[in-house]
Amino acid sequence: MRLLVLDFLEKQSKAVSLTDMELSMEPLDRVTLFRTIKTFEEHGLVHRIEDGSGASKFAICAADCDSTQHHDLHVHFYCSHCNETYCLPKTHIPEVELPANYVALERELIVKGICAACTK
Amino acid sequence: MRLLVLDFLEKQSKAVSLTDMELSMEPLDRVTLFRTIKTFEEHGLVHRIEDGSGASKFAICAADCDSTQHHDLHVHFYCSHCNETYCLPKTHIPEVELPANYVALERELIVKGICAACTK
DNA sequence: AGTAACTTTGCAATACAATTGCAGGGCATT
DNA sequence: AATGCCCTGCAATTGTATTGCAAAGTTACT
Repeated sequence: MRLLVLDFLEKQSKAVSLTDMELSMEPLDRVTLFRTIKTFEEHGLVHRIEDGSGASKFAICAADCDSTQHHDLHVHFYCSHCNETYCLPKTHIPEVELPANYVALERELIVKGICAACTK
Repeated sequence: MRLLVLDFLEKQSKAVSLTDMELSMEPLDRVTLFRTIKTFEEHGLVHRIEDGSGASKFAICAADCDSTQHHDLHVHFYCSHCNETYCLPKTHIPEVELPANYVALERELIVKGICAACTK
């Protein structure tokens, strides 16, 4: 079952929500899906994206992520026209300088706008 | 009532969730709060921050935001130790280069780690 | 002051995502 | 066969976000 989920995720060009997966992969219980994703996330296989649409979305981790840390610091793009979220693996998140005594562990950059498909 | 909310927000050093406000400002109905914040947001007085904690948080807009666009592109810092979210108004979000035909309207950068208070 | 029009507020109820508890099924090891 | 472990699915709960509606307040006009 997990293989099916992984398979499905690999086919996606964009990040998908739990509900997306639930609808596309019937029959599959939402809770199982939830736990599957959670397991994947804990083991560094997928990353979670909060795009402001209300629901978390998920996508396969490209790089050398592990259970302790996510390393693929790419930008996510949320299209406010089609409501889809894309991973932009080639666009890296720049370092940021923080005030004294702040320790950065992760960073997430979400760009919102209109995606290539919707600008046509 | 809105003045009270605005007042409260101005006093905050960190971003607050609806629940935070509800608890701090009794008696005040959650729905009224929700709509108040929504109005503020639409008029560019506050900005919404999704820090991955599950609930949206809000903070006063520092700069020249208006109903059409938010202009204060500062970084937000989420401390995974104390679960608080801080605005870092001095840390600007750098421009990012997008693939062809992507149009950027907004960008949000969340850094996660340990805040100054928690590193002590 | 009186009233009509509009706005703001609060209660109730709903929608939806996230999460937990529990029991059954599969599979491996002994 | 019995034990133990993990995966799955159903039911139920929590929590946030949101809407509908009616009452209370506000404003503008007379």
